[in-house]
Amino acid sequence: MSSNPFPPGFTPRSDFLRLLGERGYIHQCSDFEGLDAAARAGVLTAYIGFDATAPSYHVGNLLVIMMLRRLQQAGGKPIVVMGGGTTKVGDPSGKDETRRLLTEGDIAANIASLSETFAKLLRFGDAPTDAVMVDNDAWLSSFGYVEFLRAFGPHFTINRMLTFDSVKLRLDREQPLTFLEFNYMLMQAVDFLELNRRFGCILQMGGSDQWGNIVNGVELIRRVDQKGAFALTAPLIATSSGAKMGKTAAGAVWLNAEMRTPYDYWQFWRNTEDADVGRFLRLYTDMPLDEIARLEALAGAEVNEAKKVLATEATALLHGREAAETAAAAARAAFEEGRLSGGLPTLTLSAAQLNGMSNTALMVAAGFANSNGDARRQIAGGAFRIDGVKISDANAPVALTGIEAELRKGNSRKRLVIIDEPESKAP
RNA sequence: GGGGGAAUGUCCCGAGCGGCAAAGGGGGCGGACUGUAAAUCCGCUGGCGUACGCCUUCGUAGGUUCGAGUCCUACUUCCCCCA
Repeated sequence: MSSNPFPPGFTPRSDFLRLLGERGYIHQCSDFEGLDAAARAGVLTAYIGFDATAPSYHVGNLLVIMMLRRLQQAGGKPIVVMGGGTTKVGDPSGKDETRRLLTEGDIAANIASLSETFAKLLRFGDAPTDAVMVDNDAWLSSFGYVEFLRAFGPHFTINRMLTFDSVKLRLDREQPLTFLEFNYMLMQAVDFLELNRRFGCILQMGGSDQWGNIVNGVELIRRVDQKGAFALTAPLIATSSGAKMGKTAAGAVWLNAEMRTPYDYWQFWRNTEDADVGRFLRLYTDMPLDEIARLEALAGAEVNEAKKVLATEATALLHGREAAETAAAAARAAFEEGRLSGGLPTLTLSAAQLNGMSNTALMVAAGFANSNGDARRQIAGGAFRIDGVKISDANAPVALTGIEAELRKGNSRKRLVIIDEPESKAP
């Protein structure tokens, strides 16, 4: 169903390019013919570099992780490069402002946390097509300054570097670009060269904003080692309404279970716009294409079935089948059968905590509001319900009849609140 | 080196005669309508307080003033013109 991403007259013969093409991951490639041939010649080794600027990735980062997964599915070897070294510098691509510099301790902690996500989506090990993870700090930090300049500096002209979008954007927007950041693209190019030497890695993938950085690496490998390498980028994914994936003002859709529960992750996918269901099924699940075509053809309210499949499959990839089924069951109970279910994210309060608690405070405690003021405004707007009853008085104490109740904000955000009653156990 | 301009609500863009919690848009959240969708219309969109209230915000640091985003000085970054 997706439009042909390949140039006229080119039909991929490798499993790898065919898989990426038919599932919608391809935006730009430095040499389709060459890459296709290389992918057919043996185990294709490719890498993607990841920053370690936060303790979790969000849905916006998921796309390129999925590219590595597809590579593995097609018999290739994925390399995950954790940017322990490059994160010390900061990628200026797509950023208006210089990033705050992270400490080495922050970076190490982030890497530890981020690794867990990769372990869920890729198979690591020592076999030929097992994924490996490396930290570019291992080589980047060992260079002396003059040594680095003499080795790589001659291969980059300022004239050319100034033409790259990552630099141009900053300059056009009249924002400062420090010399530190200016060096980022050299470091990324050196990464590619290093991986080529160490692992025979001939392909770097990434988001479309990484094109310039990736091509620099290809060039460097050609100039220094006279070898061929390839660049392949994925399109920028937005919803049909034009919003960027995975980031809202309220907060990113995190991939770590501690930062966003499997239930809420499932809900994120369940609320996909109609027009995006097929595309997202191809990109973010392992469903066979013919099955996706069937789901995609559903019309009207029936697309809800497709959205549930999308939600469950996408959640299963990240959090496991069991967690996905639990989330699906909780949603079914809460939305379709109108009953409470332990599968909902749960807030447990003691009777003492509840005593005198205002509706405002309860909203904040449930994570429905960022501040008391926010909670009051939400309640004034009619956003808060307890067991389906709309709450109108923000300052009134919480009125609960039983020991558990359903909290709801808006149409679709639900929580379960359970009251522990230690007081009543000692009459 | 000289001259002229610019930085605004920690999501973005953007108005702002010395009284401003600061116009307007986008985005987000909520309400109505629906199918937990989209589109449309409406409301909200600094923190604390039940409240007439208090506190914190306009590149940074000082100053003038009863009072400064708005005036002055220095600094930082950017743009334009001259050299």
